[in-house]
Amino acid sequence: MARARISDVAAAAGVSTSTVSLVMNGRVARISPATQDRVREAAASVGYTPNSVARGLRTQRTRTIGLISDQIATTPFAGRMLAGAQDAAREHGHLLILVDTVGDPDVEAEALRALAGQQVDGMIYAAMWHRVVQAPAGLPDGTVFLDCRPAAGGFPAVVPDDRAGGRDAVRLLVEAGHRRIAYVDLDEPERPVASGLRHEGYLEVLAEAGIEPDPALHVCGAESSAAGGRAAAAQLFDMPADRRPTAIFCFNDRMAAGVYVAAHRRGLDIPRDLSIVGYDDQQLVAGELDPPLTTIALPHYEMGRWATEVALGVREPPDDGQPYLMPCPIVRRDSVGPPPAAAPTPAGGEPLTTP
Amino acid sequence: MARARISDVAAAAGVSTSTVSLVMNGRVARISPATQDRVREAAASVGYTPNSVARGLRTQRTRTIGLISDQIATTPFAGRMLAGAQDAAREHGHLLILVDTVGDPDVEAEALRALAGQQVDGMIYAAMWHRVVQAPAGLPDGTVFLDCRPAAGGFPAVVPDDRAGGRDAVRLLVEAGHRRIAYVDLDEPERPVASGLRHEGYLEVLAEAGIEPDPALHVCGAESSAAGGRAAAAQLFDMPADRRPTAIFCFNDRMAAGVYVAAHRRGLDIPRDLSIVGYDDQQLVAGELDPPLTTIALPHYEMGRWATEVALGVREPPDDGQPYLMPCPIVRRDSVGPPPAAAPTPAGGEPLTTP
DNA sequence: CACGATTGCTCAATCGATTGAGCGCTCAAA
DNA sequence: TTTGAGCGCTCAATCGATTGAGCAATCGTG
Repeated sequence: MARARISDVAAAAGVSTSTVSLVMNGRVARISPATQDRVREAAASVGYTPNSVARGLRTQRTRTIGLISDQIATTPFAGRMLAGAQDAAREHGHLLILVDTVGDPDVEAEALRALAGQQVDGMIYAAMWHRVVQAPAGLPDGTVFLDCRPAAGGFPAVVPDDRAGGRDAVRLLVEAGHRRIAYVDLDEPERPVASGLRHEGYLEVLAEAGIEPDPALHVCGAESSAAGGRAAAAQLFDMPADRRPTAIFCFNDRMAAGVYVAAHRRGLDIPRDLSIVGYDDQQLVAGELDPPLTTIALPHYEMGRWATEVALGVREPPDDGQPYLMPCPIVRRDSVGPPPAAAPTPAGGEPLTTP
Repeated sequence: MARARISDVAAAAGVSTSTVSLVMNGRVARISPATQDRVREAAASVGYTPNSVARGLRTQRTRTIGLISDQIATTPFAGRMLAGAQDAAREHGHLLILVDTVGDPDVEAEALRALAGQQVDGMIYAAMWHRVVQAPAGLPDGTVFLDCRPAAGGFPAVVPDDRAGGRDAVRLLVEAGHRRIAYVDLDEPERPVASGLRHEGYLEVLAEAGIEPDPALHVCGAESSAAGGRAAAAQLFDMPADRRPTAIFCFNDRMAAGVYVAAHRRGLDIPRDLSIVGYDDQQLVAGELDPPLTTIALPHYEMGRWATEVALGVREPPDDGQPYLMPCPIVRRDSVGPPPAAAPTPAGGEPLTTP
């Protein structure tokens, strides 16, 4: 049984296709109520669904938006981003067309042409982690950059507010009373923009609190993994007791997991002896640690929504041309406490406890 | 600058649009080489990309396939599944339209109509974990079920071969010399089909090896998490030494992570004192454990490809109407070793070591 | 009652491609 | 020279909807 066309509905209702079209699209100002009812009944009885392809050809609007990204599969955050984009698209009656370029520029160019050929109403160019990208040639005007910013500007973009997130993370620790706060980072060549921004936030809060930043407390792991975090933490724990941090802010949850391991090996209890804050709120890591990790969440779902809404024109991007900075929520769990009551000052150091 | 149409190319090449169409589609049997060249040059010079919407209307084939699923975001496997589907679609010149129904039947019905309206060439109905689903009304014939099977049959489907995976996992342990092998499962009400199948595989291999299954070695955690696994493992470790397992097969990697924790708390070394095999190959869990977990991988990428290829008609589903069982690869890491040399037989038990 | 305005609906062009039928030409065979 | 076949290309219909223009009937007004 072939799908019903508008002409089938028209025949069933005894009117022209024009009338059916007008009724189906709610342009009923000049259609009598009786006719409207007949059309609607006819449509229902033949099971009519408008053919979007034909409509798209005529109206030049397809109610689809294209999302092109380099790696859909790699990160657990990708799904949340897609979910946000998809939800927003659906709420506005649009469909999401997804293309993964596997990071290959040829595939990317091909995808761009395919999406243009599909007459998508909007385009989103997504990365799966916050970075600066070179906008490919042929990107339509108004393409929204998601979790990345175009090197040359000129496009709306949304990225996590990593700097504010870094501030929040460190503020959590300062407010708990910590003064010696380390930052566990990634080694230079690998270091992503997110890390630089989080580190800036870290420095800002230290400055606010009147704490002199100690370069020795900025340590790096070779890779973004538990192993990387463990190695970096080991450096910290090897420091003389009076210089050792009482709290550690980690670039991400995976590295924080490594810090946990290192701490346990030294017999340090979290949060009694050491407070830790992570970043990303990576469920399988942060939630499964013991004690559960306090962290800063990456707002992927919200960013996905934002990008779609801007692509559809139902939301305005910042008018200064800068990327929109999506706030990163604080996720309080159990890895932050006050610093150890007796500060570790074994060899003639001045006690850190305030009067 | 508006997009070039076929008529622009025709004008530039001095031919009719028919000729351009024939050349662009490679139906050049009756077109002179000289004309072909002129057309191709003209197309390149005006930057012509065929309008898929118009073509779709005419040919009734849109080169898109719809993927409708209940939860895109929830599992880390979803991305791999989408990646597989998307890669296969791209290789065959198709685009993937993605819809997440959020598990809502109304949204699902609406999505089905929207995709039908888009004239998708194929449809995939995906779940994010292996289960039996009720096929919604209005699903087009030939819809492929991905990671789920329709309760009533009648559609091609692909699911992981959990039974074979269970066999492989347990065989790994039997071949290492273990005879007392536990299965850490989920509690009844939560237990998914995957677990039942993996347990069947477990029993089959025990039978093959002539090992009498001990019901006491089939223990359950309340939830699919490290906490659930830890609780279940604790039961096992509380058993008298001569009945205690020397190896544990876990329903999934997360529960295996809990078994690790329980083992460490009892001072058991993995794999010296206890061998463990997981399931899922969940990178963030299996790869980060110490030692890295030997496990059975879920073939989500491959299943995504399979579903797309069947939906596009480039691959045939099994002709017996049963779901295709996708093999689950064995991922050997470091959590399996021989059983402890001196079997734990403290109180008059018979030594298990063979002559 | 005549005339214009309003109401309720239809006509036909249009979006941009594809494709079966067909046209005019050349060439070979009869 | 006529006929037929083959070649190279074009004509025009078509896919299924939307939409500006327009037509016939009715209504209100002077």
